[in-house]
Amino acid sequence: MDVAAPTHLNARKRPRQARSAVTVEAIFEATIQVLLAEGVHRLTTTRVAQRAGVSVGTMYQYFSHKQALLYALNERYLDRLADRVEAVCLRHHGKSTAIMVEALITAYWEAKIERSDITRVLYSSAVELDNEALIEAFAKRMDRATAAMLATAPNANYADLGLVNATLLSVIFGTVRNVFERNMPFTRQADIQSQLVAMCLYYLEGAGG
Amino acid sequence: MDVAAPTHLNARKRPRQARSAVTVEAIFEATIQVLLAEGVHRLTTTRVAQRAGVSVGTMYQYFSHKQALLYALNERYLDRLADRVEAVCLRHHGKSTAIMVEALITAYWEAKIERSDITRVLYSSAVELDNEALIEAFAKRMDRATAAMLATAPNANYADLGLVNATLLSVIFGTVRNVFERNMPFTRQADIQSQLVAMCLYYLEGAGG
DNA sequence: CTAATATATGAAGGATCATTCGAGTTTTGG
DNA sequence: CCAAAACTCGAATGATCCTTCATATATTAG
Repeated sequence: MDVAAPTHLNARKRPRQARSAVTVEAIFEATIQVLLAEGVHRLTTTRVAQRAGVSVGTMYQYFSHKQALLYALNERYLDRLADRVEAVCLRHHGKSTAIMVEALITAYWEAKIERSDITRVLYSSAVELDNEALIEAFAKRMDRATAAMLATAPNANYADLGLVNATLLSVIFGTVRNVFERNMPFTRQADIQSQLVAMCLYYLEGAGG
Repeated sequence: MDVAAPTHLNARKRPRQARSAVTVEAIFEATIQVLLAEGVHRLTTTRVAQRAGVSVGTMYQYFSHKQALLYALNERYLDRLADRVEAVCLRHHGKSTAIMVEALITAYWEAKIERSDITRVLYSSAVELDNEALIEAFAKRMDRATAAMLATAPNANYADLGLVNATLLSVIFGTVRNVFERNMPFTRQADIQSQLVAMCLYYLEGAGG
């Protein structure tokens, strides 16, 4: 995410030796663990440090405060997610729009479902955060990746590709999140997923694909 | 929302005299105001009471703790929202599916946009909450209302109306939320809204409407 | 008018937490 | 091997906040 974080969320220092890189990674992992085990409202710097096997002071060497930690964690997560989706998009350049859309939905859906507990918990950790910049950067990356992909489809001829693309992304991302928020049985989730694919296909067809 | 709240979120007592009803309303309003002005992490029982013009003690007469207040606030909000959407659905029984879907999307979208600041802030206040029951109850009400409406459409003939209905709701609710979360310019929001309508129409057509 | 009931008050208790800092330990570069 | 730099430690500080309860006022029913 090549975006300037709000300065107050900057990391304090970067780890230079191997051991400190390990420390930072341990802190990230511990944060997720605490979030999973206790929830946002029990996410304490002390608890995180303890679970990571380091002292609070150490944590503050790398994160100027709690929010900076959560910010960095979300950044890391969104970066990885974006990497995955971008890779899938690249792999489908030149295919038909139908194949593209199916691949996109499947990739995103799976990335979220795979560790749905973490997904959920990160959503919640982000609430208290000034993370507009993160969301924006993520959205931009996705936008670029999928627009570039769609532009290579031989069967695509949209009046406003930008709009079609933005709509697809909002609908897909939004639907996935909604399905998440409720606790639907697996089979129902799968059904809705394939309905979503069908819906997007009808849309692309109708919109000039 | 005719659902049993988790007991620990029950209100302490119900207001019986007129003045206390006023008090409770003032507390709700104050909560929203504080949320808007200071954010979730500065939402304090004392601050709420002060803004409502009552003492903290009074607040605790009606809400056994802070979470119970937030729970009740969300419940109130979702109830009103559900009322509105239900009314719209009833008003469109017997129409064509195209008209139904357009009406549904418009109604929901507008209810959310109308006071988008409040919408956003309530989303955030709900994070710390055991509000699965609320979400579930809301979802069920919506499900019933829209399914009943669709069933009356003369041009509808779906193999699995339940699934079509659930898909529509997830897509619509999800998309609206996604559009919210990013801060898109108004015109772009409107564009996506109409694209969403188009998309749902294509879907209904394709799925047997 | 009076007793019973409902409502309101807000200082004080008790608990939790984020963050700092001075001192100790380990690693690195030369 | 040594000094500087990187890293780690964790008790102590100071602030914030939720919740209670003993007391006081207002309303209602009879």
